[in-house]
Amino acid sequence: MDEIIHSIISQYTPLSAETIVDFKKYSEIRKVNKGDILVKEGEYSHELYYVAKGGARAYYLKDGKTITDWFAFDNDFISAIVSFFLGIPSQHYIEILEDTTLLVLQRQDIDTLCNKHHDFERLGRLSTTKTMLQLQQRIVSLQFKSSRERYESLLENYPHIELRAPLGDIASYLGITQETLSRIRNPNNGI
Amino acid sequence: MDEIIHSIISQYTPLSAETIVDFKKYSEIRKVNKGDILVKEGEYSHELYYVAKGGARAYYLKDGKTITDWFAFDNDFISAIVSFFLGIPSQHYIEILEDTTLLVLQRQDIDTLCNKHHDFERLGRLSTTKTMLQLQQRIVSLQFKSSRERYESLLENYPHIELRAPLGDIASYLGITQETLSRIRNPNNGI
DNA sequence: CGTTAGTTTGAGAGGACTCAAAGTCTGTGG
DNA sequence: CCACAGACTTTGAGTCCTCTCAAACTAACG
Repeated sequence: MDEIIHSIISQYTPLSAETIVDFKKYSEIRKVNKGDILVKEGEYSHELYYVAKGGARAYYLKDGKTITDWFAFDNDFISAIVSFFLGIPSQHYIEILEDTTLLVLQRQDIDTLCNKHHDFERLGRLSTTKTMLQLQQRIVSLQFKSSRERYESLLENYPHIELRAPLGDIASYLGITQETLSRIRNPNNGI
Repeated sequence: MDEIIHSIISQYTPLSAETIVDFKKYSEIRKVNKGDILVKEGEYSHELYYVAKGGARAYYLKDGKTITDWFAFDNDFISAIVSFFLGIPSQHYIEILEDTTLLVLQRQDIDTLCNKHHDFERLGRLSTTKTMLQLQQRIVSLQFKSSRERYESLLENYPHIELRAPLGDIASYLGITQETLSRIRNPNNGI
């Protein structure tokens, strides 16, 4: 657990020894397996997950198809974002893509930690800011880049994602069908 | 200024009297006019704008075309987000859409306020969270909704935006050309 | 009122979609 | 260690939405 918490701190902001003690107190380490579903549509999800090692995705259903909304691999956060922050039932599922070690925090414990420790509140602000900037980049990508450009910038952000997530999941993340992604990937169609 | 600051507080979280005094000290009220450009591509922008009354947009250039990335009307924040948070030159322009009253904060003053006042840091966390959720919704919109659906959900989020921003700006925000938006808007094509 | 910015309309091209089917990989049980 | 079932990926053909390029129309502003 120490190692995981330090990997979080080192990405964002230092925490006092006292805050770290409290942080640990409210943290749970959870090992999960490929294929596990952590959150289902319609559930209330009050948990925030930090993927220490492994991978996960958030997706939702639209017209019977699954649309991937977020990938988290080693050292990324993931949650059913809307349910978590607004306290409403989740539209998202969260699925584990490979055997994974998570650090799990409950929403109300995060609130407690934020109230109690100014430096933890800062950690919250900075991690939220980082996510906000990532989303911003995705919007730029979806707004006016071609499918091929989107796939290429995805590969820059998530090297070797093609080995860690199924093609269909990646395609829906990019806002295209899996057939189109397959054709993009296949160099013969590049001519 | 009091009124504006209270409109911010009431959206997010209460602040102590002491924090409010400090908040005011670092805040600037700025009146700007339709057509003004606050930030240009290539500049470093350390300013965060709160549109108290009026409207603004952020856009960038791609292949010689302007692509709108963000609208802010009454009681919204706007900034050259990447430059502001990462301290790098801006890809964005910020343009004023109608005569507008802004509250302006400098990045380093925000840092000072966040360091000094735990409750201000919370305000930062919560406002960032709100923006993050808005971006999330836009991604869902861009990912797999048709142009018409996207336009309809834009109208829900920004009622009467068609009266406050030019069609071309709205079209690029939606990730479509202005011709396409014009056709969507025109009921004759709905048949 | 003329000039310019903004919007609409038209025609044709192209990228991505849908539906369908074949091919490939992977993991489990015999 | 092989065979088979189910999951995943590729390929094909036809369609449709949105794009591009072009031009006409309308509104706003000095």
